[in-house]
Amino acid sequence: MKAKSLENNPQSEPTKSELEILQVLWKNGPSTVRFVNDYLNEQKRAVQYTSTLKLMQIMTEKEMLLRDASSMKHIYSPAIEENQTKTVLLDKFIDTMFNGSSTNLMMQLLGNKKTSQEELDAIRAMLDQLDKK
Amino acid sequence: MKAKSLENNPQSEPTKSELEILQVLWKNGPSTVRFVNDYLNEQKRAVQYTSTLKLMQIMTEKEMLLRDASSMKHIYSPAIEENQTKTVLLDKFIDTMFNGSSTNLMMQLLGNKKTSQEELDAIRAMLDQLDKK
DNA sequence: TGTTTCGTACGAAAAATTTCCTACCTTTGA
DNA sequence: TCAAAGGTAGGAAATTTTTCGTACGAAACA
Repeated sequence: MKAKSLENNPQSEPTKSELEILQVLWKNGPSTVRFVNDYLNEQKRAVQYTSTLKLMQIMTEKEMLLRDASSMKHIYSPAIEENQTKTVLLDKFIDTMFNGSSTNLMMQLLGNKKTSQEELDAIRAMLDQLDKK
Repeated sequence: MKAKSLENNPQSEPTKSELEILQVLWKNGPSTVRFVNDYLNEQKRAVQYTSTLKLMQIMTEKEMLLRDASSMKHIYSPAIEENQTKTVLLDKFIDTMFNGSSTNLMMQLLGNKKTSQEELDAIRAMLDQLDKK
């Protein structure tokens, strides 16, 4: 079986580090490497500028990011949609960890966590809304 | 900064492959390498016997598995508890993907998935039970 | 008993991911 | 104008994770 080509595999999953970068971009919108790197160092962990740069370049190759290189400071933006990406990753997570059942996951969550009344109400409201359909 | 020692780091997280093996053991109870390997090949993907063996040996070193070597066919069992492990991984997942809010995750799940009426009812029942407390 | 089968141990290779070094270009400002 | 600061490119190194080759011992059995 052929390995996935680096160049054109729109659906390859982001790695841990790649996901960190995507989060920053999703949260803050199109940004420079400098911004992303500073953000990571403040919010997450120490990482060299060139490491972040390199990774973002790789992600661009993979078409996971888009780059506007018209000015010297390139502006990067996510090429994949936040919600869709999260859905895919969540599905995979549920598959491996909860036997494919999102209900199992919810049960686990509700059982283990100290969920506030407001949150419970919000969930109930969501359920009601689904019922109506 | 010193790298985590391989020998005594009870809380290091299982990698993808390690998780696969843990799943098999959680599901089927203490097993031989042969059993785990066959199971993976049937249910998951092609993998060499010695690869599975090696990984399980490494996991034993990390104290992620226990090994009964009294007979020739060693019997491996999980050294970490299924629920706790899943909780830890789930928490981390929620942290990175849903801003630490399990409610966000549930909303996403309820919104995106075609959840059956039975499942919705089960969740509601769970909510009711939590309310009582 | 000898040979085939099945097991573990161990090291190393391979692959995937992450980090960093160096070169070199552009902009800024003294 | 030229030095300093800040940017990108690219290769290579380092690390982590995964896979496999080889050696060798125990068990099964013809």
